Amino acid sequence: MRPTVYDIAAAAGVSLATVDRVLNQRPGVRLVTREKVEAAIRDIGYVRDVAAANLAKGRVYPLVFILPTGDNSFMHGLYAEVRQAMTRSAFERTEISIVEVPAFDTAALVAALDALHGTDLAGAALVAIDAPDVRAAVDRLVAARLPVVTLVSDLTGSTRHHYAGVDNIAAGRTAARLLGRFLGGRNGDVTVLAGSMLVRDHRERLEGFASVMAAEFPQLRLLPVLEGRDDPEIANALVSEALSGSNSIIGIYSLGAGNRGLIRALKATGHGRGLTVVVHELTEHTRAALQDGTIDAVLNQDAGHEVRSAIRVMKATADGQDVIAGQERIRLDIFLKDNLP
Amino acid sequence: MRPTVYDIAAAAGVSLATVDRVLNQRPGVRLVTREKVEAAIRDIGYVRDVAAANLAKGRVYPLVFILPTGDNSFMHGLYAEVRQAMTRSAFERTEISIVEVPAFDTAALVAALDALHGTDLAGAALVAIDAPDVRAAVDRLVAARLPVVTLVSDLTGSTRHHYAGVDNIAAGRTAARLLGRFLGGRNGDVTVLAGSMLVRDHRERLEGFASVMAAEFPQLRLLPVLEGRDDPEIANALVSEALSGSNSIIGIYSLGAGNRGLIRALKATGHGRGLTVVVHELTEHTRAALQDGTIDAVLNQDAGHEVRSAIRVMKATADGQDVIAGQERIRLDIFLKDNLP
DNA sequence: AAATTTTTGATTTACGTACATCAGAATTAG
DNA sequence: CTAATTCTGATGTACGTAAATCAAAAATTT
Repeated sequence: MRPTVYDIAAAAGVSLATVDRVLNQRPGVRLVTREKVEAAIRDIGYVRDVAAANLAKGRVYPLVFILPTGDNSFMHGLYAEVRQAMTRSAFERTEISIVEVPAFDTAALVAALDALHGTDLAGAALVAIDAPDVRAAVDRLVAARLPVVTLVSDLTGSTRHHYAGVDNIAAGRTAARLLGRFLGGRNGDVTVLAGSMLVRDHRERLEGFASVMAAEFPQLRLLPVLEGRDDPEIANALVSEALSGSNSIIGIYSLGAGNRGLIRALKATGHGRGLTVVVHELTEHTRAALQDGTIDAVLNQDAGHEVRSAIRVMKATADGQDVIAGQERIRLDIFLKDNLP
Repeated sequence: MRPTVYDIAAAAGVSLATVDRVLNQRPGVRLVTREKVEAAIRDIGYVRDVAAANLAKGRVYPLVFILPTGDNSFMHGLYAEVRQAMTRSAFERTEISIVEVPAFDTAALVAALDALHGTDLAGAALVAIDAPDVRAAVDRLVAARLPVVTLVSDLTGSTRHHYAGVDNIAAGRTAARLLGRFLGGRNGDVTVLAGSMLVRDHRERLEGFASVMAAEFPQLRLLPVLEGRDDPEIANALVSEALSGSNSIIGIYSLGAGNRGLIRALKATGHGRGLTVVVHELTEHTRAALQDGTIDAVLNQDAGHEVRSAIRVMKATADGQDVIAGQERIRLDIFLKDNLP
């Protein structure tokens, strides 16, 4: 049988009330007594029954997700996963709410973060924009003892407790190697389609991509980055223009969202040119394009894992517990047409 | 506030005892009364508080993992992950034990499975050998109402409740495409190193690999499979012999374990030949070889995820609950030197 | 040594569910 | 219509922890 608080009391030769005071860090215990109890806890190997404790406390975890609006499939997927998590609230003792802010809007994000002060939250998750104001707002929340998790896009240099997303530099490097190896030594140009250089994840992907390209595939020339603002229409226009303007493009790396537009452009203009294409985010559109050979590889982060991980981390942080590190590492999925889920 | 059993009783106009009889499927309730209670449960949206229920029941989950012995890093990793899970037993109300059986030994596995009858288990997980006897033994356990999960290697056609492992046909297909594309149109021979054609996962990987090779890379010729029994020494000998006997080998796919031996052979014999190599299972050896360029890609299944998933599924099955499907899908990890964890 | 403060003990209630018991009500069989 | 049977209600205890109260003991101050 697992030891209980009663066993601690017996082992330490004190009363239950004293054990409780030590366990829950309540005042009114002499140092020597506290140490006696702590020794007993270690000796008998007591671990608090979290389920019973939560039951007694009537604990619930009010959590908030701050998400950008946006007409791309990845964000739709992210919303869907958060809503999925809401349906599990009853089981998980969570109370999840979503706050929407306009995409790429630093001021709105800061305002949303500041509005959280004073509410009785157990944690906040946000898709960060990499700006000093946002960093300051996050730091204020952390200072106010609120567990904060960044989602998808990180905010390094801030005091956020955790980042639930992939290593984007590694993602960019991986894309470069896939593209470089798939092109098998051919000479030519490679073009990169990004969303916005404002968000850290896109900047990091580009950085990783460019560095491996330069170091290992010198026969490939990197063209200036196209910024499509994660918008299918803009992406379509930019890629169409680039492809009709040059015959030397042999590879494309799309590191943001809005791939619907890219795919449309590829089918219209890129047909039969033997382009090798690597994109991010598995959606119904990229999946179809992978299957029909329009694109060659999809790098993906599993939004469901990210959301569930963020929730686990916020709850654990709120309780001062630690998490299974390996379980919370968000992996970069690489999909070829053969291993689609 | 969440509705409780008291709320059901009030809403249905019956006593707590009757609600309890309905909820726990105890006898002694008229059909009309039962339906009244069930309607009330639906109406007020009651969901049982599993934590409280488990507390009241004093529920623990005795689980057993049946694992093959074997001197390869993957199995070592699997053992380590199960032992890791044991350290979390106190939190997760599990009581995990490990049963070791000799690798590739059908009779021993069947004996181990049969020995589980009569014990009070909440679930069993096994690395299956694909044989009729094993299938029958698993079916007997399932018939005896024991949740059974296959781990790493599946047992299709059996009544096992769940498979915690990757899609090995897809893994083989993916390996073929990586190898084929990385070889960039070159002509030559490709050799396959397997563990044993007795285990289903190896057979399936080969099947997937061969089919994509034949369909999409006709310029590559598949040599007869080398069976290394997942043993580093045997693998080393086989690969060394193959490489010294032929100059036309340009690609190698190692779909089993024992890659230490393969890597040794590559460094000794394959040096400077420009071989492209894809292997399975990320271990310290394959990681180092990936980093120094001896091999080009590693396909991996995360043993930690598999073990944790198996535990979640066994617990849920024991309670008659359902699981989050997306969370239990074990993904095929593809590692290049750029995205190593 | 008395008065005061701090520390500790004993006890109770609560969380939401499970499970057992026994008495009383309703239903069915004879 | 009575007896036997089947349902239902009322009640209490338990699980392991949290949290509160009040009394008693110990330590500290005056």
